[in-house]
Amino acid sequence: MINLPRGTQDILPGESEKWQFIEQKFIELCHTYNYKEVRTPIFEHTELFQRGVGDTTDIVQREMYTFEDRGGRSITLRPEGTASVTRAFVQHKLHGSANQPQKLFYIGPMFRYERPQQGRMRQFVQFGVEALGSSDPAIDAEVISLAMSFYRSLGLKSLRLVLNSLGDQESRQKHRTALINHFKPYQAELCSDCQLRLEQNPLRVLDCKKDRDHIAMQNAPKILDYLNEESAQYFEQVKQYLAVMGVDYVVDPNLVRGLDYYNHTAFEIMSDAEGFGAITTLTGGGRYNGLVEDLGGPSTPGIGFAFSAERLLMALAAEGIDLPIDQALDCYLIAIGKDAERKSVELTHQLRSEGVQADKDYLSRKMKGQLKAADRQKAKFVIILGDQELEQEAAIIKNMGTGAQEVVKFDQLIRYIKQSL
RNA sequence: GCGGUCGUGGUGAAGUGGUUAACACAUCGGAUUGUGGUUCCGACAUGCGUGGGUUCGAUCCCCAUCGACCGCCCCA
Repeated sequence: MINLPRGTQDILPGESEKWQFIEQKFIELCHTYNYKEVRTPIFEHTELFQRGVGDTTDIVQREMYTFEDRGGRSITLRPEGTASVTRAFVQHKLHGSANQPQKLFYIGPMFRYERPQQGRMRQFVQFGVEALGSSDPAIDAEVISLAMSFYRSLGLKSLRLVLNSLGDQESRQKHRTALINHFKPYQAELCSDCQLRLEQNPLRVLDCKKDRDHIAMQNAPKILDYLNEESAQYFEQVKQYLAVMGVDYVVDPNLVRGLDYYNHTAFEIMSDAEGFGAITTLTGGGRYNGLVEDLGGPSTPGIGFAFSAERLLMALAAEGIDLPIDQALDCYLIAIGKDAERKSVELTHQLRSEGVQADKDYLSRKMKGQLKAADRQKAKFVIILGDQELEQEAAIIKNMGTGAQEVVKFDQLIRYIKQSL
């Protein structure tokens, strides 16, 4: 037997309806906010992620599915969506479109080579939003509120929106220098990861779990203290707009996003639900004003977020929320005998042509077995055909909820069913 | 990349170095010659993740491998 590859999953009937539901909900909400769907390839040139996501990130250093295709090109299965969307934005010159900012969303699988565990798959589905072309803090707030609205609309309660600002280039640079100066004397005492981080991406030292209690952490330079006037004001306005919309948040000066391209607004949405396991982050997002330019486009601001469908479904389960999924079948046709079988094929087809959901037996079961099958399918109505009924040009229609049944002529049957549903 | 627990039928599971691998649910058949969700009876693993090894003999012991779950790192 061949099983599926590690870290992947099959989504079978019973579960797939939930996926359809959340996808549909997300598409509807994006429509309400006037975001349009963009579909990009599942694989890209490796260089896109090296430049877009950043060479120092874990994603690029150890998690990418990279291979050489038959033409000798280095190809990578996309580990996230922002780089691809931005690439498409630049390639198709969407910065020249009359519609600005470009408000885009996507749904699709992402790939990261990691040890699978709860809430972490090698192939997982991300829903994401990107708004390119505006540096109005109101759009930061809009993007954040879209994510929160989505979760709220599904009934999630145990949510925590965590907010921070990483500042602009100048602020980040000053903070970076301060961090290096601050930690340098302690470098030997820090964990091996942090020793490396100090060289490559000192911001992430703040995020370290191992060195959390080190004395140097207590009075480490906070990015919020290094924001220049403009960055500080920007952050203030984002917070004000969130307040205007009634979106609650907490500021966490140690919130650092893992990818290199972030600046200014950074946020995460976490779940506080019991039994959610070690993973608490549902959504990560932020502003990336330099990315479009890094990828060869004109200087263009951008902000976005992404969340995984798997973690969303986990959060729903953790809060005991059942999605409203209709499993019932409209009608099931039962035939006894060859002639009735032929008639049931015809009637099933007619019902379907009229848009009535219909199914029938294909295992030559006896009446009892066919009724059981109808019952298992949660059929609302059963249409029974036998020799007696054929003689009368009629069928028995049985309401499976009440058990009541009556004989209906063939030429009235479809109308009868449609009225009863 | 590191650590821990585990792997028996469609499902949940019991079990032992030695002839027929419990039990329950589900499924199928029958009691009920044309009526479901109840009841009763019957059927249902040449097989115990995979590959080696030890042994007269292994599902049970050993090794390897694959996989699952959980945690770390990191992240969605």
